[in-house]
Amino acid sequence: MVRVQRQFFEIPTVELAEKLLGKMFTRVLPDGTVLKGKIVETEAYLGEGDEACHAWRGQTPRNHSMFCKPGTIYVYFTYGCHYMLNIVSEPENRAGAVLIRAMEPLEGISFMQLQRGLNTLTCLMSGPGKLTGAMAIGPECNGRDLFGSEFLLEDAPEIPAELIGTGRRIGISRSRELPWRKFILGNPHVSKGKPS
DNA sequence: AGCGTGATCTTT
DNA sequence: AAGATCACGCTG
Repeated sequence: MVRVQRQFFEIPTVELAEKLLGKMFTRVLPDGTVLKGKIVETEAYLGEGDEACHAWRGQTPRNHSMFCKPGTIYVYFTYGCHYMLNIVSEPENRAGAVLIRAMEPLEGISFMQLQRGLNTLTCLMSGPGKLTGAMAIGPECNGRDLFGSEFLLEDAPEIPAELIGTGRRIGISRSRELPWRKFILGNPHVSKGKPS
């Protein structure tokens, strides 16, 4: 098992969105339960020039962790019912993050099914709100990073460019023309949302 | 295709 | 203080 180091995140955000595909994200619960999934879909959000990004107009209490060191976790609440998981990019004091939109479940599947109230596999983490539900990720995770004992990102071979799909981001109204959504072509766990 | 549900941010 | 806006998921 090779653990991804902080240096890995010190690349431009859109590039990071591609490089995160195929990597394995793990959360270890306080009771030792291991929840693990392969990242199959991401979106890049940049502070400057990207009106869809929470931080496009500067720092606020909510988006604070987006300005922290690369590899920090940014979690926020939306639509009155969902938490979103992001991994911070860009140097400290500059905003940027990659939204993790979908994963393929690898470990802790029965726990995830219990969390989600489902028996299937392909609907377990095929959306940004679904995967935080499956992994029991909430506001307490905001501001943590991937280098402690609670989270880790495990390295995996880079996905070849011809297997990566690109498109517009889902569910936003501003800066919608930017092709900053990245996903693994043909993977059944990619979300079914349509670009706006 | 519609709506729940609540924090956040902008405008008055 | 009020209102609009949301990086969504589920039902029908």
